[in-house]
Amino acid sequence: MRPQKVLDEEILTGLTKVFRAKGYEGASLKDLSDATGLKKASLYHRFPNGKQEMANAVLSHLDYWVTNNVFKTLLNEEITPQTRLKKGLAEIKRLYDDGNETCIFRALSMQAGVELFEEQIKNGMQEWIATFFNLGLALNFTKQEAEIMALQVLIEIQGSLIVCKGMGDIKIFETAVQQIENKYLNT
Amino acid sequence: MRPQKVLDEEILTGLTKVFRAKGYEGASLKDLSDATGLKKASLYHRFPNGKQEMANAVLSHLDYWVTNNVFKTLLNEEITPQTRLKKGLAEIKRLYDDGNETCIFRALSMQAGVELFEEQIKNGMQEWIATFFNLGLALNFTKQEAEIMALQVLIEIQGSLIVCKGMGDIKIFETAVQQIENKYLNT
DNA sequence: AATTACTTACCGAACATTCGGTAAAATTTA
DNA sequence: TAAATTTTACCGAATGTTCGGTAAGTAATT
Repeated sequence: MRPQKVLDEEILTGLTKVFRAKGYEGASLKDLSDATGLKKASLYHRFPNGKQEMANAVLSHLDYWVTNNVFKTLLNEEITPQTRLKKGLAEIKRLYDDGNETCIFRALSMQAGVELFEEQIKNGMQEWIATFFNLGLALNFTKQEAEIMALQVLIEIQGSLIVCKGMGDIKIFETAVQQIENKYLNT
Repeated sequence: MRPQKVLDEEILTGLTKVFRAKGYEGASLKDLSDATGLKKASLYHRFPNGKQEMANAVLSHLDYWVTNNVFKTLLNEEITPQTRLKKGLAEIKRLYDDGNETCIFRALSMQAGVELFEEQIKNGMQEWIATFFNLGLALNFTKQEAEIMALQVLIEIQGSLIVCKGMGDIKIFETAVQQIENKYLNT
């Protein structure tokens, strides 16, 4: 049998899983090869600039996913802000597999990774903040309130994911997401 | 001259700096050697079980520091809970160098590290929660309130440190600590 | 006090393994 | 056949770890 072309989507999925779990330095080409089903040299065919290009592809891939799922939902003006929030938070749960998956920002922001991806991480975080700021306004909070709340959302997601992993209890993430909903809906 | 003994404190300080910044896999023996002033072989003289023993020493060292500074302050019954809180938060700022240093839990809880240090990380986090739970009770919150607040403290510290690093703005950490104080003091 | 034995603290060099990366060949599509 | 894709085989460098050995201190013996 001739080796069939491995689909881009499968490759991205595999790379993403490894980088999220192990970070930049921790992710070896062997890991990436095993996760994608491609040999090292084949990965270099797809990503001539090596590991860094793979990590960049993962960042872009996730940014694309978040933009077209999380943000798109949260900013969809065809439905009420309340519904947007609930559906958007559901997408966030999907993104982090209910607390089982780490955030790529966290994984790639250790020294050795942080210099390489500084800009993407910063931009990515700003997108999160901008989106929730927008939603806050739509829910009739003041600019100042919405600003503080948006930053707080990012902090609580990141924090709960870490505590989640450290304590081995995904309920912590679930609760954090629920509290975000409550805060925005005043319940 | 007989080679002068490098002080344990210096070694721990160096090891801690590297593991906090780079994580377990990211910290190479070269890094650890440079940071401590001991050659690789000498590090193995002090830590016969190698890198893992070094990381464990760092965890113990930080746990000791936190116990004798952060927790001791927060639980010091000779002063009012309000004062305890303020002084304890000041110690926390010291621990994280006002947001410039990462948390060792975060650094060591990537895959490859997480299996090795699972227990210490979990126990460490539980100590944090127990301490702030105690403080919450001392400030007349109900058991349920104090429980939620304690977990929230851990989440906000961890989360703000990550967002801090990602956004390149230590003010985020400072604000988070201030909000913790406000929450406990109802201001 | 002098000799001997042992321990501590460190280091250079080598170990096997794994690292990220490359060239060339094999395989398959078109 | 020409182009694209994957593989085998390989490389130098870096990894964590171990070995052999040195210099200096301590303890025990005489």
